[in-house]
Amino acid sequence: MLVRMELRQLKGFVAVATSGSVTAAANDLGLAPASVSEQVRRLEAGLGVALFERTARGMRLTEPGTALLARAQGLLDHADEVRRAVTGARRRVRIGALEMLAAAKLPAVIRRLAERRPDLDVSVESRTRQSLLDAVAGGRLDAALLLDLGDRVGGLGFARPAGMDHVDVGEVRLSLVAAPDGDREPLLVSPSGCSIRLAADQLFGAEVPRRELSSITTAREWSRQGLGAALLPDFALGSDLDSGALVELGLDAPALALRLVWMREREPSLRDVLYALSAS
Amino acid sequence: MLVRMELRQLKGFVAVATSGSVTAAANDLGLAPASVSEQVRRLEAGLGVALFERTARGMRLTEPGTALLARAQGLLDHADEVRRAVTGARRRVRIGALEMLAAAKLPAVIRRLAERRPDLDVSVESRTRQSLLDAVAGGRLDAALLLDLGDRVGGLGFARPAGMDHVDVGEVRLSLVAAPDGDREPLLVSPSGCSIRLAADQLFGAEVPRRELSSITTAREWSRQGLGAALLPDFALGSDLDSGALVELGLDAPALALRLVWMREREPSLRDVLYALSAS
DNA sequence: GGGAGCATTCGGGAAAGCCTTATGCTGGTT
DNA sequence: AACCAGCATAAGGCTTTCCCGAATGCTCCC
Repeated sequence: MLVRMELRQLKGFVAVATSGSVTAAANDLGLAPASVSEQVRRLEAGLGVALFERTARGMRLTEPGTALLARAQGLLDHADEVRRAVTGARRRVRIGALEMLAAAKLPAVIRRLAERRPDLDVSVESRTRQSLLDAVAGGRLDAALLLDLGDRVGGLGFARPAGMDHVDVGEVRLSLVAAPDGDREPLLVSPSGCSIRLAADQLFGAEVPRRELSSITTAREWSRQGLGAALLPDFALGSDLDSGALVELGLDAPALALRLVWMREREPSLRDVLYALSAS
Repeated sequence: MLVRMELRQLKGFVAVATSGSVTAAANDLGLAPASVSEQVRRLEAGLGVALFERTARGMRLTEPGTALLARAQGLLDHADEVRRAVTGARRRVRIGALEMLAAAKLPAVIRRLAERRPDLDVSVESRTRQSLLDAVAGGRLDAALLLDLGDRVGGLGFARPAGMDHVDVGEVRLSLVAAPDGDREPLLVSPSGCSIRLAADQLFGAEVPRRELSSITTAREWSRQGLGAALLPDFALGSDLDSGALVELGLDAPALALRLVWMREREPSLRDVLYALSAS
């Protein structure tokens, strides 16, 4: 066989292709950029095909490169499945979650997964949404838990890589609240980019006067002190409604979806694992 | 990732596991035995598992080794499929056939394959049955064309490796013939091991007096000269019946199946290719 | 025009892959 | 009982691959 294509080289290729840069890929892999560059070069030589166009600003996939990317992760997953079958190693699923959700929502999801698939080791990390999406696209995470809206990933209004599948594993209710005798304006919002802020932007448009605060928690605190209204997720409300510290302003906001997303081309058995989380 | 498992090592492992010996595997791979031995050792170190028990007479698979063998060829096939998709290389299907069939029956089979799957390159070699079965089991051939009987591979009475699938792509009629005015005994048979001989053994048992000749062609020649009866396949009869050189002795022998066999665990797309040959 | 950010080249050291030859094992032969 | 055939593997040596840090060259942007 003239053709040489080794799994190690494919790992390097996938890292470069998904991160778009040799430097970033090298960081992910814990290698020097020169090493990754050479891996890619050897892979291209082995296949007899140019996988990237080199630009001064990074690497752009060629048409054969795109074809390889669509298949390489699946092959690596297959190899890993073989490895696990032979060594008896437990499968490790790496799940990331929005920092906002890690404390309040993630434990229940992980517990359900542990109950249904006790054969898995689950590892968890929390990050920002963009970092999560990048990590999922780059294969550094198997799936990510975030907040979203509608039938497609990104319905809440954020950009996401193509090729993602999702399943909704729960809901997060939103309430527009204010202190009982406090102001109903302005709308106290978290920084742009925050999921709740995206929801507020979709619900109220740009007309409503607003004040941007550093976090959801801060918005809640300000609203308790009567400085305005806040759109808060159920997990951030605590007992403020029961205690009367905050009252609901009667908005029938749509619930946000607690959504697990992953790359469609990953091995089918990953899909099974993740769907195990969906049916309640 | 601590674990190292490279495709090259898997190739070596498969070769050793299927041939049962490092030496034979090295021949197949075109490497020195020491190199293959080292490949296997490194693979075992990488997986952290013993794949073989070393005996003085060869290598015997351990339980994890068996698990790997069942999956490794599928992974290599997957890798090859990815390679083809990326390089645009045409798929090459290696088919072997019994020497007896190569001239008479193989061309029609190959022509049909070329018509139905013009995207394939087909390579052909002819060998003895045992050599064919070994090559198929060892992955050196994708499939083999041979003569058989009944619903299972080996129904004609030969030993075959486990895990083979098959599809019948045609029939070979058998006729018991003799010269019009020649002897009807003894039964002129080809050497043991020949498919026609196996069929004769099944049909007539051990009682019938027989004379063993060096080939089917010789048996036909002897029977034309009146020295006995012969069980001949349609493709070996030529025009002897039409010309009256031989007459049929009125035996309703079952037709042999022209049977394509391959290893079940090979990639599904191979199965599709081969099944393309079955429907007439 | 200078600098930031990028990929690549270069030189060298460590590891892997491969070879041939040598060694040790076991089971069958004479 | 000694020997030999066949096997896997160790030893030694060469070549290639892999990886590193440092240097180089490129382009875009300020």
